[in-house]
This record gives sequence, C-alpha cells and structure tokens, in this order.
Amino acid sequence: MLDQNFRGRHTLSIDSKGRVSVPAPFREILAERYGENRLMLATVFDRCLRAYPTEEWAKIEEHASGLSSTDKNVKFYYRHFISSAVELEFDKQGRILIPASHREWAEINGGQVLFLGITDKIEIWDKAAYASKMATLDPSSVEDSINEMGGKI
Amino acid sequence: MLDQNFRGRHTLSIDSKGRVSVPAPFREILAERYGENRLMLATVFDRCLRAYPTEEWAKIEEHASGLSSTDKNVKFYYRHFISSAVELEFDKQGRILIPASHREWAEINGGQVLFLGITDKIEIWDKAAYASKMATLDPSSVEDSINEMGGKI
DNA sequence: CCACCTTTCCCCACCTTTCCCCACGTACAA
DNA sequence: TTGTACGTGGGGAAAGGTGGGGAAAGGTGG
Repeated sequence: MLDQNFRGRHTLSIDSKGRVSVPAPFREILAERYGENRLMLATVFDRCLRAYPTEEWAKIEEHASGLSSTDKNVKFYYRHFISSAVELEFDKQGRILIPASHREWAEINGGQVLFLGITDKIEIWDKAAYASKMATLDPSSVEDSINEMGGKI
Repeated sequence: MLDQNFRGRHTLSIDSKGRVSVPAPFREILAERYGENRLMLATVFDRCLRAYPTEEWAKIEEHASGLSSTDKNVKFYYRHFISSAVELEFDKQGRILIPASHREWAEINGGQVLFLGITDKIEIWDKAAYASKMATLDPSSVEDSINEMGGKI
C-alpha cells in the first residue's frame, strides 16, 4: 500500500469561479485504489478543508454515530464537522468546484491553494493562511516533541 | 553492511529544469541494497531536503501513524514533514526532477547542490545555504555537546 | 407564474511543466 | 588513443494546469 497513499504538497491556483484542479497524483490514487472520480470535502476546525475518499468518510460517519448525541462537544462536532461534508465530482479537466461556504471557512479568496497528501486524506489550505498558521509554532521544539513521542524524522 | 551505507559529500549542479544527477555511489547502494531506482524526497525543518529509500520512509510513516493526531505538534509534523514526501524515479541518466515546491523550500535556485550521505538517508542542500547555515554554529561547542551525549569524534 | 440574476456545468483552447529521448564533454584506465 | 563511466544540456512530445464562453439550472423578487 506504500504506493497508494496520498503524499506530497502541491500548490495550485483557484480561479474566479472557485474551481481548482485536484493534483493529478491524487486523482490517480482515487481512481486506482478507490475506483472513484469524486471525494468528500469537509471543514476542519483549524480553518482548513479535508478531502476524503468516500470509503474513508463512511468510516468517520460510522464512528460518529456511536457517540453520545447529547454531549455538548459531540453536538458541536456533528454540527461543524459531520454536517459539512459535501460530495464533489471532478469535471473533465480534473477540477472540483469548492462551495462558497467552504472557501469562506478556509479563508480561500482566490490565489494559491495548497494540497497536502496525508496518507488516507487530503488537506486543502489557503497558501497564505497555511504559512501564517505554521509560523506560530517553533520547528525545533516540534522536532523535540515528536522525538519524545517516538516519531521519526 | 558497512559498505552499504550512504556516505560522502558530493557537489552537483542543477539545471534550468530542476534536474540533478544523484551521485553514482548513492544510486549503486539503492540498487544493490534496496533493489530500487527511486527514492522518497521530503522537506526538513532546517530548510533542506532529505531523501530516503522507500523502505526507510515506510518506517517513518509507520511510526507517524502511531502518534496522537489531535496534538498540535503532531499536526504540524504531519503537515510539514509527512505530507511533503514524494516518490521520485531516476531518469535514464540517473537524475531526479526536484519538484518546484521542494526547491523553493530548500532555497535551491539553480547553481550548486550538495548531497550528504548520512548512513540510511541522504540530505540535499543548496550549497550556499548550507555554508551560511553551518557558519551560524560554533564548532567547538558542537563538539562538547556531542561528547556529553556520548558521541565520538 | 413570469422575468431576472447568479451559480453551476460542460465545452474548447492555450500555456507551462514534465517526461523521454539522444548527444556531448570530461575524467580515468587500459 | 580508445573505451567506459559519469555528469550536463537540450529538443520535442505528452501531460497537467489555467482561463473563459455560453448554455442550463437554481434561486429571488415582483
């Protein structure tokens, strides 16, 4: 499966209609591993978007349905995350149209968009927002902390 | 295995298309020890690139998947490091094409590139950037610190 | 219910990057 | 010199990404 994970960082531009090309290697994985030409797009708390193969999203919904639906954190989670998922198909050029509300949440106002391949999902960021978010943490203390937890670099 | 470790410092030039030859001894190790003609290339926090045999990279991903995915340091690590990995194959002349985003990160703007063989991985630096980075550290305090940690020189 | 405006979808066309060749120069050894 | 290994450079085809026009769909207000 090593060859079938989402991986790599791609910068693409979004046009005035809200369309972005999904990087070709990601489309290829969706087609070959999952047999699909679509993905589920959801809003994530830290002001970015996540795209999942429908199969992976199904697992998330399944887990979600087991949670206590009266807990206030769970309600928040349902309302913000679970309810945000939209199914998007690629057009003939391999693009998706990101809904306006999703663009707004992730502060995507045209310009450059970043696709991050993270094993079984894809994160989508406004490039500038990503840069400023990442600048809030100190890389060397992150390295130390990862090292303590047993991660490798 | 002593003869099968990456070792040595090689200066090579990158062309206008972003291609660099991978030093022949490194290619040989990849072929003979790992049976491959490709490598995984990732961006490292200190503004350089690291190349791993796919086998070594697989270990990194495996360790990474065990970390708590809601921790803010872990998210940073996923977003910056894990997601940056790209699989690159050698062309017929033994070169790789370094993706534009990776070149940008490592401040490689054409000119000279440095390959450092470090046991089971390879670091790739812009030659000028490497020189100025190394100049910021005081060699004798580095030696002391290594000595305290039990390293040998 | 109709007219209008906006958003979405589908098409085509262009440009840049990537990929796959082949060729040349240099260094080292026979 | 001749052969071989290695690094460098460039041309041309293919793929990937970008932009825009125009029809269809959907929503809004009179």
